[in-house]
Amino acid sequence: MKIDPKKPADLSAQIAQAIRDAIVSGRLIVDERLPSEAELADQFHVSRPTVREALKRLAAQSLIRTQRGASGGAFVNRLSFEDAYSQQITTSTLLLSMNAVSFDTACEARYALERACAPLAAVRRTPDHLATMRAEIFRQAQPGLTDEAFCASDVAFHRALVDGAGNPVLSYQLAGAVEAMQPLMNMITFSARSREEIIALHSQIADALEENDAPAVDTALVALEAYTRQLACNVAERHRKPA
Amino acid sequence: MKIDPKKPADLSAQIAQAIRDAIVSGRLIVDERLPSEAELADQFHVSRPTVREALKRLAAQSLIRTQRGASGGAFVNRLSFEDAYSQQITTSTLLLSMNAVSFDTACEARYALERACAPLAAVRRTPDHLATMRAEIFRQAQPGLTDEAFCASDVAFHRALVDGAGNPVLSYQLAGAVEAMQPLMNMITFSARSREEIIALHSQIADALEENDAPAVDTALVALEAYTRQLACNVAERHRKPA
DNA sequence: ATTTTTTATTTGTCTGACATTTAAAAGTCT
DNA sequence: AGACTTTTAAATGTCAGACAAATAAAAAAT
Repeated sequence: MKIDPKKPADLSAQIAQAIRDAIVSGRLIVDERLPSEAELADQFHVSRPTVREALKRLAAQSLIRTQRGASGGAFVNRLSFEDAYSQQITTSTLLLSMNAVSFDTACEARYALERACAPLAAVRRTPDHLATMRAEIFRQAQPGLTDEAFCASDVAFHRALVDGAGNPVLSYQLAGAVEAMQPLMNMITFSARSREEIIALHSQIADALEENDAPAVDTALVALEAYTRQLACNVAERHRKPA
Repeated sequence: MKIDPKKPADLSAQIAQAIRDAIVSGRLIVDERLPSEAELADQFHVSRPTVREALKRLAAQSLIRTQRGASGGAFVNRLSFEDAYSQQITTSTLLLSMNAVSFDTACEARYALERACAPLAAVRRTPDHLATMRAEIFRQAQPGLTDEAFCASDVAFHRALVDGAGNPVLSYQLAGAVEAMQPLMNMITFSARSREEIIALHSQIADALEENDAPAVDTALVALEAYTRQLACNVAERHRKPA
């Protein structure tokens, strides 16, 4: 593991990259202990603060974890799906907000991905998934629910749908898309009428999944996408002439 | 922006989280300059190295960038799609390798996502996308191509397909799935016969896209998924009885 | 044998210093 | 005055050394 002494600045970035490469390439395996900070400082011919900055970079990506005390140190971290979820949600959220992706583009992507899960979910969904979806539908029908709470329940419903596909990779990929859209969804004001409509479509989806009817799930998802985009369009309309 | 002085350890993590929250919530906007390290150290009542560790964490997530010199400092970074791509590829790759996701699971996820792009790509693909795909197909047919080069070309082909959907959010989501699978794909030895088969299916896909024939794209993708899984299955077979 | 104490190791944090980069201010010359 | 050069100040990058706190293993005491 070497770093280029010619490149002047950002030694900590180079060291982080060297260690990252070692992890990605498998030269450092899960739960293996890295040398202590002092040893790393010697190896790379830098000071301990510089090594520490490099390690913090890796910790921010959940590539390593650290423990204090004797026989402590930095260990290669087994990246959990949870860690990956939360990282992706942060990244996706920022990407959507900072790059000013249009609601339509985000919505299209989200429902395209969800429709990809539908056929699998129709086959593999467990009673547990169905129960979660029914519970969220029930919650969405509660009067006096705030728009934020309604959106949160919507997210939970769709996560259950995605998880129903029984493919953790899909769940991981979709977590970002679904959750990152929540801030955009929160801008929509859900009238009692529109909530009814959404709940009806959610029920259609749950029913179709219960009966393992993939085409029906797809139909309902298409309708839900169209309705969501229409709601968003109305919001934009209202913003244009706010009188 | 406050940090909890009760929590004993990992001040840098707390500070990083505080700044991260400020960025995600929009209190710090793109290209805004953060206070200097010395000022941040004062504000949070910590030393400069601690602040620096926090900033390096954020830099590792591409949330900030730093500039040296007068009027330099740390600036909120506009997260580019490129940054997000590469981060997700790293995360996805590690997730697949560390969690020992089966080839089938990864393959299923990847093709489910690609099929989600197909209908959009059939409508929106540009001559440019088609040209890229044709070029990759041509490259794949070259004799003497290594398995790694064949895989790389395969990835490029599928990226063109995904990009053809004209939805940057989908491209971003799928970059991880497609690229992260490359190490797994590299384990497959592609015989001349199997390459022919794959190239034929790639051509089918390109033809169908050219004719805006979404169902045909779907059919070819289904066939390609089945064939890929069969190849992987043969590899597993050979590994079981290596004589 | 069990419990307690000590000790060594390692990360977490602080202080202070110097090097390097960079833009702006000051100075100089035409 | 205007263009060029030099100086200066501010900021990050790096280093050295120190102490605090946590923790597990070794040593000691019961």
